[in-house]
Amino acid sequence: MTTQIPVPTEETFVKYEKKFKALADHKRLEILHLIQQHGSLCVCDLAEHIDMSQSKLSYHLKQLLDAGFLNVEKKGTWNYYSIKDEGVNEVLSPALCCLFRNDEQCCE
Amino acid sequence: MTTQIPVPTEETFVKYEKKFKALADHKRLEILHLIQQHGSLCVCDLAEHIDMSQSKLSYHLKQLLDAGFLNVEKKGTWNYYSIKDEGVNEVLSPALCCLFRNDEQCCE
DNA sequence: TCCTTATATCAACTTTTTTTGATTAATAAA
DNA sequence: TTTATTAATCAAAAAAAGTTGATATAAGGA
Repeated sequence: MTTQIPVPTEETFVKYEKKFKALADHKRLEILHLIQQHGSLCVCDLAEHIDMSQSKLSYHLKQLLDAGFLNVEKKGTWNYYSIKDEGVNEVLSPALCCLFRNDEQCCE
Repeated sequence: MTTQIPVPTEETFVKYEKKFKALADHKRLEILHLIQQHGSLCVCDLAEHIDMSQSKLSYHLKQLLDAGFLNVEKKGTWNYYSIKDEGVNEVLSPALCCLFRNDEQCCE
């Protein structure tokens, strides 16, 4: 009944530490959720939805981006952020899907 | 296709912030995994598996306990910690199941 | 070109988290 | 009892993360 799972290395734990750190902030969770709700948002659009300075927003977006939860696409002067579904799916429970990801297996 | 999901409140995000904070440390992830592997461990047993002082271990166990990822049971002088499956399941993806939780839907 | 807008980044500062070593309390065993 | 063991907690120090305001860069429009 027990199956042989490869023993996780410290590297594995460090990888997930980084991802969980990025999620470990209620403002960042709100940012993720806002982006999920709108599909795609630039920093200035986000700033209108959440009371936060531009540099602060950039800082938090970077955390989420570096942890693999966001995509970014440049269009002229704007940077549009969207949810990176694979990144979210890799880590979060189905129960959290509706808050932070877009794919069909959510929210039927 | 889109369903009406209750708009999450700040409270929701704060709740998950706390949980993700507890997971946002590679040593704590290792502790969770060790406990999952052994079913149940007291602080002194854990100290033999992981190179960490007693007070440090107690500190990290408290983070995981307070976030709802562990159960604790006193037996004499010993405190035995085990995985609280519901807590883990609420948050983590099936893909992470094998590392940190025990129930059957994992690992086969 | 010059000005404006969007956004990233930087350095200084503040806040939060973690570590350390000591102390305490509770149990058990000699 | 006295002594040893287990483990939580505390205060001080150290380290890490977040905030602030300023600056820099790049694109677009006048």
